[in-house]
Amino acid sequence: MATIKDVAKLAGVGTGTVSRVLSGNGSASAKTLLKVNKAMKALKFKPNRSARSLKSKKFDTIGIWGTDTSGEMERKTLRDIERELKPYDVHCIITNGDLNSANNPNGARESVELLINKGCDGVIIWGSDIDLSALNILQIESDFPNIILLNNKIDLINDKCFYYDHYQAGYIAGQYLIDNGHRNIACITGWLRTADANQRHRGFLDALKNNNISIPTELIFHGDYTFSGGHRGAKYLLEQGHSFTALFCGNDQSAMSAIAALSSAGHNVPDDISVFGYDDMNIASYTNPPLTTIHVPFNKMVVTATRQLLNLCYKTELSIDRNFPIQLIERQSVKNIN
Amino acid sequence: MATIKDVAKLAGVGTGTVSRVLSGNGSASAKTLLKVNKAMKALKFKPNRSARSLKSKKFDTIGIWGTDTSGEMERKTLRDIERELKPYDVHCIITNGDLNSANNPNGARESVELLINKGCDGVIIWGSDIDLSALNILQIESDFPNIILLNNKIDLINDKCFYYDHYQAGYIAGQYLIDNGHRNIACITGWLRTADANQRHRGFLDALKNNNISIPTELIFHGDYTFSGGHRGAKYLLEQGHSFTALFCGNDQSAMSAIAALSSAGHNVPDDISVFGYDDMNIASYTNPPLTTIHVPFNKMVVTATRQLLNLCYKTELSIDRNFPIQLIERQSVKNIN
DNA sequence: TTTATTTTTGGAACCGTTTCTAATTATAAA
DNA sequence: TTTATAATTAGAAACGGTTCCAAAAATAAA
Repeated sequence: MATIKDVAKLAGVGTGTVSRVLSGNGSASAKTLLKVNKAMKALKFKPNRSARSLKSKKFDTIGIWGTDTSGEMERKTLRDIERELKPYDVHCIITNGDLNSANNPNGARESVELLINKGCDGVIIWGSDIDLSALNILQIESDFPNIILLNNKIDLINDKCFYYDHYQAGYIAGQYLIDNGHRNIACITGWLRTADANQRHRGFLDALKNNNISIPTELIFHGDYTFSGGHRGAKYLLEQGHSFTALFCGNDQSAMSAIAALSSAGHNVPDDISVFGYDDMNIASYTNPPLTTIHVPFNKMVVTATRQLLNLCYKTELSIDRNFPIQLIERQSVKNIN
Repeated sequence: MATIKDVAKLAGVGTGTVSRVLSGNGSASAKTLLKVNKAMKALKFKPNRSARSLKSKKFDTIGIWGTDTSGEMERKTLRDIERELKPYDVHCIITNGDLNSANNPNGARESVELLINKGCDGVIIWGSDIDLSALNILQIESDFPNIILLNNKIDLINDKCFYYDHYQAGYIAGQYLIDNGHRNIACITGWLRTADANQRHRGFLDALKNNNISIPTELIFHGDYTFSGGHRGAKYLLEQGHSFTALFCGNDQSAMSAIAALSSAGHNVPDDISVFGYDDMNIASYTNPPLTTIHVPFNKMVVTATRQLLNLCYKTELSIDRNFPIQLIERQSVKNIN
């Protein structure tokens, strides 16, 4: 690997000159520019990033820490983040939350600190199911301010938090089912200890309450947003001996597997039971039947959050639009029984 | 941020001593050990990774480059890679293929080179739909040998390639449909220019041929392994005026969306038309009906490949088992019509 | 032409580690 | 106690860049 000294020697100039040509900071005569560029090409010179980072104290890399149950952490999202980073020649290092779960309450903190320690210029902390007290984000943030929270919220650093209104979304879903004539409604929740699952559940419940519709506790299944959770949940609900005509699921994955479970138990969706999802993931258009769900501006949120982080880390001034509207998507999994 | 000099000063020792304590290489008296550790703790010392990399020429990071259409690049896989890396304190930097597609044939190469240039100790090149000629892997490999190909194969560097037998898998799928009485069979392929899609397609075709079953070209839909591709494909096939009792899809995503399309066109799966998938992704258990598919040892392959890369990069001697057996998973989407 | 000003340049110093060498100290052997 | 050997240690040099500064070269003004 050629170094800057090799280039300088070949071009017959000093290392400082090569560096200046490389970065474009400072002046260089046309003649030297030519010489240096020629030498760089001849030697296939690529500046060593570690050396550069050591001096500049910039790593051109951000870290992403995501929890395991945030099912949305898919390729698409990572790609969206990367797309925002690309123009600034920034990469991302990822870590996953599941490596440090229940048996290691400090796992989250260690992971985030590792990312910081590794030299990341900024860190995205992703997921609502974080033990915030163990993470102690405020303390991390006071030492290392380039932090973004995705799908979570801490009042003192609200400008670094990006989330949308799960309560409203849950409410809309509940109201929609009612508007379509449903009175006996079941639901499958996520982990209610997490903020987002809890909020959308409360929104849903409040919609029922405001319409004077009650829901027996047997028809509330506490799930976990996984495929298998939804499947188990649907089977459980069927066994409770309360009939219901609609089922609200906290995310599309549980909705999809609930449909599979209902169908295999002989219940047609939506003729016998309507199913309502949440998230509007890719799969939602292709379930059988296609899912009626809540479209959540997840990607817009992610992109905006990434821009905010860029602003924080590299003093860019990208515009931040914090309006993340929720949208109801009507497909075929909910039947109007009025 | 405290540096090693600060620690040395506080502990009253030389920087070399601190470094030795830190790494465990070289000796240190019990007394110094204590002094140094105390100072490190007091100053919350964390060694600067860039400085360390600069000297050691190790980055403790590997790069992953994946193409956009390799639908398998999901969180789970990244997590599996990470889990293998964790014990060695290695992280991964990811880049996505779609940022450099058709309109930039050198995009793949640039991405991989960027990863190398960034200082990654090794790189995983993921996906079968790579323009290998544009990438010119052999040349990259000659300069930078720490490379692994996932789901692809180049004879000259076979030990760095990890893949499984798509041909055999396709054959098994075709044979299974025949064994279940199907004679009029349609299929939805992936991009046939990619090695894996092509192989599984050929295996499937050969199974038919060896059973003297012909398939009209109208019943071969050239898809792309996406949800929407499967959906389009199923609709297209229905319009061709050839009836068929079974449909082989090149992956689970197209199978799932094909089921949705068939169902919404009034065809019951599997009573009217059987559907066979490929990959055995999570969703395969929860489609409606659950998918009969080929279980592919994807995660084992990924883990093994990661270990091989570790061996390459860090002179570990992890065992490599290149046996990646394919498995037929019977669920409810294929009906025996004998 | 001379002088003042601006542009360009080489090279030293520095970033924070690791590693090597030579010196010092501790320990064992005589 | 003295000497030989081993263990421990401080600090310099190196890794490959960037940035600063003073000197040299080019240009403009007088």
